[in-house]
Amino acid sequence: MARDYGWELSTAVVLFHEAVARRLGLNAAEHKALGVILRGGPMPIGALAPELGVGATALTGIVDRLEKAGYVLRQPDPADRRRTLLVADPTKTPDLGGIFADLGRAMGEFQSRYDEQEMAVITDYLDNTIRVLRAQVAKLTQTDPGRA
Amino acid sequence: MARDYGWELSTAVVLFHEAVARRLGLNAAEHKALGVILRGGPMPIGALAPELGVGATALTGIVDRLEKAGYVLRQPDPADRRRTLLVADPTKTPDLGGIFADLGRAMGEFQSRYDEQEMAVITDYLDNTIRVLRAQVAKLTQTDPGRA
DNA sequence: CTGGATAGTCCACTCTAGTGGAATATCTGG
DNA sequence: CCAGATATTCCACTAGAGTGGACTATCCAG
Repeated sequence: MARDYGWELSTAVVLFHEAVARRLGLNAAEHKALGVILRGGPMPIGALAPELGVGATALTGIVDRLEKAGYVLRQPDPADRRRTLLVADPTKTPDLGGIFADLGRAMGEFQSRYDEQEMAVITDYLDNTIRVLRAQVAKLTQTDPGRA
Repeated sequence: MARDYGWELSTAVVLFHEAVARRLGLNAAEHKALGVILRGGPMPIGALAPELGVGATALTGIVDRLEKAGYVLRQPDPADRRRTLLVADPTKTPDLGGIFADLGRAMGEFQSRYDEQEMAVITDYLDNTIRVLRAQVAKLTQTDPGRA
């Protein structure tokens, strides 16, 4: 068998995620939560529950730790005073902005060598790969025998 | 900002890993261990410690669970009777072979549409991406402030 | 053959992160 | 205004997974 790019990429991605989390001092749940907040913008705490697959009561602790570490801030929602909005803390964001800027720079370095047509092939490939992976996740989750 | 393929792919990969592990009834450490064994072939138990980043004493439990679930077998090492070799259990492997066969089939479905030159571009891209990710992991791990 | 190193295991302990239930504050439909 | 629903938090508890230390069996250098 030649090089298994799928396996290698997959492993590299997972290790990268773990390395980032470790670097930030976050566990898997916290890291995932932070990612959701960074991508999704300010959102009520409860919105994290389905994303993380944990109960609502666990969120208090997760958010506590994220806040204590300085990555997010709790802000009362003016529109609904029961809610607490989570916003990424801009004063701490550079820390992890730096990580991804570094990654982006390194990626851009070789990406710039592809012409437009080549990039089209690559994005097509990535698009399809993402689609397939998501479909597999859906399938695996669907037929999940549960956590016995 | 257009679609962020890097983020989407990365997320999809991580979710896929998690879904597989959940499907197999394994936690992160066990899943990783199984991956190492499947890729690396029979190996003494102790060889897993550096891979997983856990102490030697934790391995007994991890291997116990993997063995109980039927994914690996303990076999005495004839060359060194202190050692116990871990081998993937071929009778159970189909379970997860099925998962990856399914993935491989789905990937092959669209991959077959690329011609040789296009595949060369794609593998070049993947190769570079893997290289960059590994470099970033090394960098992050190096400057790791430790788990305070 | 012997003394020290190595592989694996067992044990008691600890730490983390989750759960369910209850409390509080707030919103919303009638 | 009131009754029920919703968002978050607090609390006591539990389950899991790792640690360090000690033990056994085995290997190997001298």
